[in-house]
Amino acid sequence: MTRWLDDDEQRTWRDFLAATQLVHEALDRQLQRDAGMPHTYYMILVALSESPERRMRMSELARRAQCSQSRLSHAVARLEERGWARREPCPQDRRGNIAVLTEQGFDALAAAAPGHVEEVRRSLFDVLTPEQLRALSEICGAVRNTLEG
Amino acid sequence: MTRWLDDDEQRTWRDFLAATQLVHEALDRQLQRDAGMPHTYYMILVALSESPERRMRMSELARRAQCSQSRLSHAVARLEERGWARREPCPQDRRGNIAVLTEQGFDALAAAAPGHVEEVRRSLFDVLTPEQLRALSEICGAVRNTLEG
DNA sequence: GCAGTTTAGTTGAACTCTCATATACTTTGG
DNA sequence: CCAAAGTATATGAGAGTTCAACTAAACTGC
Repeated sequence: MTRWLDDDEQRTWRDFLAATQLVHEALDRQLQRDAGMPHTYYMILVALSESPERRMRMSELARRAQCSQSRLSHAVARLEERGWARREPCPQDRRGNIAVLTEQGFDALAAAAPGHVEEVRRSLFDVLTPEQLRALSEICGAVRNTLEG
Repeated sequence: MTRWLDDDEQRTWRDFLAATQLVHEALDRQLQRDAGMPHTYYMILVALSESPERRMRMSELARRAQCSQSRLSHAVARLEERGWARREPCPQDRRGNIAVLTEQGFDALAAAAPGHVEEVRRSLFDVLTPEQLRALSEICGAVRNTLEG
């Protein structure tokens, strides 16, 4: 009954696993080494920094930063300890919390960004041809549309 | 100085992050739910099962299963607790250890495999056209060749 | 209005991962 | 040979992640 993978599919799958893991590891190592933060924190800071007034409801932030609510809740607690974010109650909905990026948090992000972008280029963009990048974009969009619903 | 990402690159990058994370999460959730193991353990069991006599030196196993030696060491310790693997000293090199897949470990892998393959198809192969799969294979191969050296 | 349900968010425990360090064995160079 | 350097692996602490509760507030329908 099981539709096993044939040899080609096996190879594709293992290359996919290896490649994506290598990219994620490269990112994480670079950020941890040069900016002292894991990639999750970086995504959260980016999401906040792009929001008007650099503030966002926790659940919205979880969606934007692509992490579970629990993960976000723990992460923001750590960001608060570092003085990079703070939480305020939401006036409209008293269940809610609003995460706010502090000046220091913004500065930490600004300091981390150039090295991070360099690593993104090194580990992905510089490796691929323009055509491959177009294909990758399309592929990832398709995966995203299917799995995200 | 920093070569920032333009809008297209930004979109590609974010789609890449989202898509790869979605696939990895889907895998991990399925394996954890249906087989009670994280994806790392699955990779280790697979690597062992494909080796002659289902045994392998720790460092070789780390390469095949694409994980750090430390991670492997901890993981195999857990696998031993479950009775899925055991370690034997290496006769040729007394520093070395050989991880051996037990019958129970093989059975656990055999039980987990069908559901896992289904999930792999659902979350990647069924989403893409044959052409996209060829492109993805090429892309991942290129990334792997560049970052793996 | 008020029982029942959904939504927002937090929390603690269990587990995995990483990093730095430690241990034991092997190889190498003089 | 033997000290020095290198290799194979283990280990412990610290940090992040997940899962399953749990609290609290907001809807929903009768």
